[in-house]
Amino acid sequence: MVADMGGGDVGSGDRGMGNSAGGLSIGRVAEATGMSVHALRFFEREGLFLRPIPRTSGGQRVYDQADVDWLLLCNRLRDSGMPIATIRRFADLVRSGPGNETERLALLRDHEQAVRAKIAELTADLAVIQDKVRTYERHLREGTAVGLWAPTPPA
Amino acid sequence: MVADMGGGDVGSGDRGMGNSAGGLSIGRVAEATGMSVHALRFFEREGLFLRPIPRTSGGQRVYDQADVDWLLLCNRLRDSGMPIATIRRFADLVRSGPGNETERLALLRDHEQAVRAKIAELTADLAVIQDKVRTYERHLREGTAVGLWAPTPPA
DNA sequence: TCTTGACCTAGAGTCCAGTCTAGAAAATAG
DNA sequence: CTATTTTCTAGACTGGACTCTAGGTCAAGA
Repeated sequence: MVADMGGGDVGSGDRGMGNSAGGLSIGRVAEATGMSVHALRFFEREGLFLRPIPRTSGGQRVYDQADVDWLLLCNRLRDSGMPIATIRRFADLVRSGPGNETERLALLRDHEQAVRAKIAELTADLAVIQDKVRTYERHLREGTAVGLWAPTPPA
Repeated sequence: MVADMGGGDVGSGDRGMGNSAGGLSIGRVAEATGMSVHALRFFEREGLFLRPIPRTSGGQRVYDQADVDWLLLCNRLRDSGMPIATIRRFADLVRSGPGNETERLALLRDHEQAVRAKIAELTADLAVIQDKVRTYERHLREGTAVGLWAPTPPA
């Protein structure tokens, strides 16, 4: 967990990024989110951030904690099967400010249903797999071959 | 555009596939499994069947119910996240006959654990998403903006 | 200062799991 | 028999989500 940013011993101006104002380099954000720096730049190209990520005078990206929080939410959405295109639509809605909360809610509710459905499907798949596992266990215990796939299964 | 077919019409035994011996055309198997005929040919190229699929004298594939059953299991494995390469390893084990049941069991157990882990992850993701949904619902009910992503989130 | 190591861009490449195409032959319905 | 539908092959193509490359620039420690 690399997330503390508490008592700030401020240097001076904002040169560099190991500072107190919440400025995080791309590498630190990668660590904090588990994403690769490549993936972070890809995310930006795809318009998935809620704001244009600011740069240092030298052109390097400076993130803050809100960016990290957003990325952590994005990871939840992505890991649970939301396509990048949909995350982008959500980001677009958030970016365009208040007034479209109903749309954002609808999008999230749709995804919630999709996740519930996926869990249900996996649970059904799991039952089938467990059944196979139990069949093999019984076979190995008892030396029978009933219910196993044979090279040339009995008609 | 029917070209003449010369004299190559050698008499052969099994015409057609709507017969009694359980012979199924690729189209019927596609229907029965929910896969496309393209996917079925792809599956075969990838060596995922338990046997070489036999052909009619005219070169068309003839499946049987055991093939369909195997495909239905494959679909469970695939849908639950098993990569094609792993399904192929499993098929290879089954094809090479008795004696490797321990390996097959290990493969299935590993996948069982993977599916359990995925369900756990999705359940955690779902909690986060539900939380967001509830936040938006409250916002829309009460007209507050607490906890919502703003275009420029408060530092 | 010098030297690493982190970072920059644009764009090409990778992997997975199919999907689609073209042109031809086979099966089936009328 | 004819027309329509299905199937055949090899191989090119797709889409999603990154990942990596090349050729630099920037930042920080000894």
